[in-house]
Amino acid sequence: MRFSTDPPRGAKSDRTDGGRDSYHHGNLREALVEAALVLIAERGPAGFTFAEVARAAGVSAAAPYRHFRDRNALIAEIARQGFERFAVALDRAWNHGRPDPVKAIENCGRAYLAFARREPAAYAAMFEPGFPLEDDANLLRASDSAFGVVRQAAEAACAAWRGTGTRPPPMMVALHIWALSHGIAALFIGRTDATRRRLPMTPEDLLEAGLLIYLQSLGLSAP
Amino acid sequence: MRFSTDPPRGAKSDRTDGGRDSYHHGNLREALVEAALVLIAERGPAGFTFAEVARAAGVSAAAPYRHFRDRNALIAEIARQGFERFAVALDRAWNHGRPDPVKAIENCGRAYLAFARREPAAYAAMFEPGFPLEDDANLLRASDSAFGVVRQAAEAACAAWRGTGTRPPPMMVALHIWALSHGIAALFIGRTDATRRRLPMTPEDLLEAGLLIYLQSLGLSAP
DNA sequence: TGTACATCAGTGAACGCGCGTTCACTGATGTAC
DNA sequence: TGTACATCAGTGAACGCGCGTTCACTGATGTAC
Repeated sequence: MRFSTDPPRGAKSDRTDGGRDSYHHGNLREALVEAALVLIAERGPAGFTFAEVARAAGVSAAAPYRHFRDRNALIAEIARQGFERFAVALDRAWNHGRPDPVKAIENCGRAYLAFARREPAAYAAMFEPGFPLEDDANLLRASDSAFGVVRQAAEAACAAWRGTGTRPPPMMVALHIWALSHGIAALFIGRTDATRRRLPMTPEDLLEAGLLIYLQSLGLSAP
Repeated sequence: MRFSTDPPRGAKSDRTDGGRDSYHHGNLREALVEAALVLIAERGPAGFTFAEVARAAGVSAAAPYRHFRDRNALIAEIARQGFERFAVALDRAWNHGRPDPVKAIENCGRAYLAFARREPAAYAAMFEPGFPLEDDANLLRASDSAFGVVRQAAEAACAAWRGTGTRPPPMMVALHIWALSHGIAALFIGRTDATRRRLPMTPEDLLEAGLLIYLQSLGLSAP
């Protein structure tokens, strides 16, 4: 097992993440990220303290300062990693637009919700961090690459457009897809169930139906 | 001026909210709500303490306990009031479906975003409270009445349906409208600008276009 | 292969601070008579 | 209209607690030679 994913300055000891028996942890940075993910999943992005994460990682309260300036930097890192995995998941679902753009967009939608389900903590850190995430260039890049998949999908779909009238602008289509997906995820999946109501269908089916109806209107899907 | 809006147990002194010069505040409950709204607007629903709200309202740290069990109860009250105003705003925009259902739904969409702009703090408390809001019956009722407007709008639109094939289920249409509106509001309005990107259009125009495209597909809007 | 050394990544003690919460209290208010 | 009184809605002192943050330190690691 290799440690220190970001700049790999060399391998340390060869121990598992848990049961530390050495003075050095070996992989504290990632251990803090994982401990924070657990805490976020339990109580939300605002539901824990920096000291608490250290405790959960089995380390003194001062140790995290070697890796993160403060609690916000930790959350930003969680969001960054989240966006990267998110981009990978979306891209895999997109699968180069196969079998066809509309079907591929549906798959993206499912992958979107699957991610929100599988990683509610990361999703929360990404979209409700509790402070502005803007100023982190790496994070912006990761977030851009996730959105890029959707934009790409919208472009491919618009390129296959066979309707009448004016061609739909791909950027707008991408934003609609993203917003509908996020809306459904935020309202009906995860901890923030402010409006958890009796749904007549699963969020997945709701999203698929919405995307189909929308794309059909653009002349992209069979009516 | 009358105080104590909820159960009006009788008029107290006749003083403005600010500059208190009496032992009793007279309207502390509402003053706490308003102070919290200011703090939420500045730092989000997680960005303040109970003691801080008391200080902002010019009152001792023990005073809020006369009105709210804890910080969460205060936020829940803010969310409740928010949903009530939200419902009123949506209903006004709906305007009994005039001039026609589709136009009225567009107006609802604009009112939705206008609320998120005008009351970002209340909106955040409603949709990102930071803890589960479920167990408050009054809050659920308020939230239901807001969603009820959208459901009503969707029903009216579906009743005016003139398409071919199967009639769209109103509940599903309502959920799509709500989700798209919330998605756009959450992503492109307010503090949580995790993905604030260069938009090619205003959130309002984005939502209107999305609703039109969607409703057109249902045979509800002119193509 | 061995050794000296620089560097790294932890420790744990210490600090001041503000929070949450309680408590007996007290000033103000409204009302019964 | 006055007065006594119950009730209400504040005060402010007190408490223990955990957090954030710093600091000199030290154990472990990797490497130059």
